[in-house]
Amino acid sequence: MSRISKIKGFFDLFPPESTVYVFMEETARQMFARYAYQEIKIPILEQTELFARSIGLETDVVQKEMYTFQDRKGRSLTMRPEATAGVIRAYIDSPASGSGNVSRYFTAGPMFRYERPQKGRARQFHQVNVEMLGEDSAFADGEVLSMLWSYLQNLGLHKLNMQINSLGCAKCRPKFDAGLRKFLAGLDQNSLCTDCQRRAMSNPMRVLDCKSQGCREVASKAPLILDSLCTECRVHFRHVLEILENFNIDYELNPYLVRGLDYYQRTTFEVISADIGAQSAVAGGGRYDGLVRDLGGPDVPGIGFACGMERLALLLQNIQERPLDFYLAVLHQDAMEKAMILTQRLRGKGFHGEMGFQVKSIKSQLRSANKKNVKTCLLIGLDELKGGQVQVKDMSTGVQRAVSQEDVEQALGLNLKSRAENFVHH
RNA sequence: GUGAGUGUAGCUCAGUCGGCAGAGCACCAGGUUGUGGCCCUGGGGGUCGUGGGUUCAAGUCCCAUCACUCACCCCA
Repeated sequence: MSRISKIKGFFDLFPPESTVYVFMEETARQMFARYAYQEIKIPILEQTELFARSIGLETDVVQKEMYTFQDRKGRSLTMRPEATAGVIRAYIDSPASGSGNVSRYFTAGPMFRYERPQKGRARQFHQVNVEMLGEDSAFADGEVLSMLWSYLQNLGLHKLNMQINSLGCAKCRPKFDAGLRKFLAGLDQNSLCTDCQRRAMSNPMRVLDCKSQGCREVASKAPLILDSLCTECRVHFRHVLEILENFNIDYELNPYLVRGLDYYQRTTFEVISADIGAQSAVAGGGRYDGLVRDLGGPDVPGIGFACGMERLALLLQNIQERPLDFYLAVLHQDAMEKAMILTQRLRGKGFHGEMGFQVKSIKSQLRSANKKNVKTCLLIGLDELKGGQVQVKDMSTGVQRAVSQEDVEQALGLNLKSRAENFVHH
């Protein structure tokens, strides 16, 4: 039979890669819980209009990168290209949005964008996403940014660069846009790339972010949004930077940082790695104070970020599962039943391990136990079956001794550190 | 959407002028009775991406096609 291939830009994850993803998610859960963020699960499929209205009709994401299709009743649906819009939609639907309290959420899962795959970019990719709703003070920005930074530090990533900018608000941003349009219109249009000749009218701030040489020179002479902030935005931004300094977060002010989603205003930021190729942003986010209102909810401010798991994974190549506590080698068919009972008992006590289902030579079984990097190998054959014992072999020292079957837990415990519990049960 | 590059064993890759399909790693089995790692010996494994063409002969040359990779763009 012919095989069915996976579709372009979609990937299966097996160990050790999948282990890295579990590590990233578990670290996020532990970290974010300390900041009182609660995990939520939301749909992958939403009405197309949700993304069109929040991300912006003029953005590349909406114009050419969405998986959009009609369902059986002709409604236009879209596989989420990012998480924030869906979280806000869910928040508006929930009682929390009417409470007047601060809400802190995180969510993790797959996103979908129809792009050409390359290093650090896939059509299905995974994000860990954080949103704080209901607070517009700089302390909120400070909390979100320091939590992001702490998370990345906890993953063991210390060579990252945080870039930050302010895009102004509904009050000061339009004035700046108008001024920038004027500046760009006054230029020799040939000094801009063809894309930017168009952007100069449709979305002038994007010109500042363009990577082509000519546009960079233009951008270096263009007016800066940071010089046009209104008093409130200026005070807010200054306060955010102050908090980052107090927390020793080594940020870099980047007045050309413009993000690709229209809902951002005031604080925006990106975390960059120099070690993962052209797609260098491992995390990005910002404040979106008008978004909840624009999606039909109350006028509640918000700020959040997304971490790209595929890109973080490029930096986390040395994460491995904890080795098994034991491997039980069965040396005679008659010992198989006893071995199964023993294995089940050990698992019930919290030990991680497996037994061999085939009776093979000791050499072969020890070889495979060795390859699995287990701490302890248990052996049971005819002699042990008759004597009610099991051989316990420490694989690092090679020391082996016979132990009564009742005492195996204790014998294992001598060689093991206790397993960390992942959850607390009440 | 645009451009460049690469497709040979499970993985990483050699393969000369067109002349028998290869190596390392991995896997499996042995190296004295029931003892792993190091070492030694042996073994299993291939639609040379696919389809055409040129040729006595194609992994190698030509055309097409598919897949993958990187980059542009955009973004996490």
